[in-house]
Amino acid sequence: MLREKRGVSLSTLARTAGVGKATLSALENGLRNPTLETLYAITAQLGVPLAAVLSGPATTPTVQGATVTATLLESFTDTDASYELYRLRVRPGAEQLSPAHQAGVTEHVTVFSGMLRAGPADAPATATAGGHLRWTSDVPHVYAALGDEEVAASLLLRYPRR
Amino acid sequence: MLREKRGVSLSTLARTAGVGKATLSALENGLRNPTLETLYAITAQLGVPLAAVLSGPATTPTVQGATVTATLLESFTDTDASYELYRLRVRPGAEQLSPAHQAGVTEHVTVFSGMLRAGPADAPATATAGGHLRWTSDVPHVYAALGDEEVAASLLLRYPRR
DNA sequence: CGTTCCTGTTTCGTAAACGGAACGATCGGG
DNA sequence: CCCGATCGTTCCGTTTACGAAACAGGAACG
Repeated sequence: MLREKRGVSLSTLARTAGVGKATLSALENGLRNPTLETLYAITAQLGVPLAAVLSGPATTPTVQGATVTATLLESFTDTDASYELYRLRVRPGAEQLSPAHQAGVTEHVTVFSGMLRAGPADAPATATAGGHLRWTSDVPHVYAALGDEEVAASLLLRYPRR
Repeated sequence: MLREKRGVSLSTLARTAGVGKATLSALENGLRNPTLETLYAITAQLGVPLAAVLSGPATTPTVQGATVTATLLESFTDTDASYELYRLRVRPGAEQLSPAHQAGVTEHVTVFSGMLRAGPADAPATATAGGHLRWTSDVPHVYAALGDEEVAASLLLRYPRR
């Protein structure tokens, strides 16, 4: 974790960033849905751009303790599109349904471990380690972990220039 | 505004993004401090990267109705640093004190209109239209609008590679 | 062993972000 | 003209993110 790599304690960061220790603790364990204000207070104190710590598709509890989380690793822009690269983590048994997004956005998923079923809600596909899935996100789509192993994957979102 | 340029109504966007109209209305008028979850729901529906709509240093009411707001225009990375460019708006009489950030972060402010007093809390400098201010943000620093005119400025944050 | 200081988690009351519904304003069509 | 549809804002009860403080677990020291 970023804070630990900096060698700063939770208590210290909470104090210098001006947020409660309860807040910081809860955020690090993914059991809260932070406000932009607290997020900025923390990133500013760490000397890191806001985008560096954004968790993407909000952690959505579906079944008891079964969640899907996405963490933004990097975002960049080239001449005709911008991209966001997430690390995806799907707990065993977890299943998440995302509503349709604006047309033109493409999702690319590469599975590192576990078995992932994902894609358009009416025609999801399955991939295991090394596999790749791609779809356009203008229809509702799902993510689900098959089997009892946690799924690790990368998720690349491509937003065309407009 | 982005939503209007798309020609989509508040009511429609609220429905398709799955958030309340009250929420969307309040956000557009800057009177709420959104949750990451709602922010993602909206940007995803608009087909836009999260970073594209981030408001930066949270709108901080100091005196009655006197606020400082910053809106992220663009963020990018080169070989040895990443940058975030904000549009800064300081209402007449507003004054904001920001705590010290991590060492290495530099703030550049260019004033377009009005008179801005900003910089390290113990030695702020003053700039009018066309003026430029620069300081390192590892000490507490202030922003204040002098005179009775609203200050418009750009704020460039430079985060060195680590 | 106690004592002290630190870690990170948990409890709890308060403040505020949330969605649903009610509202007045504006626009077209018959 | 009035009526229906849709716009964005406001009101309100519920949910939840927030900070202060209490808490349990380790490590260092006497």
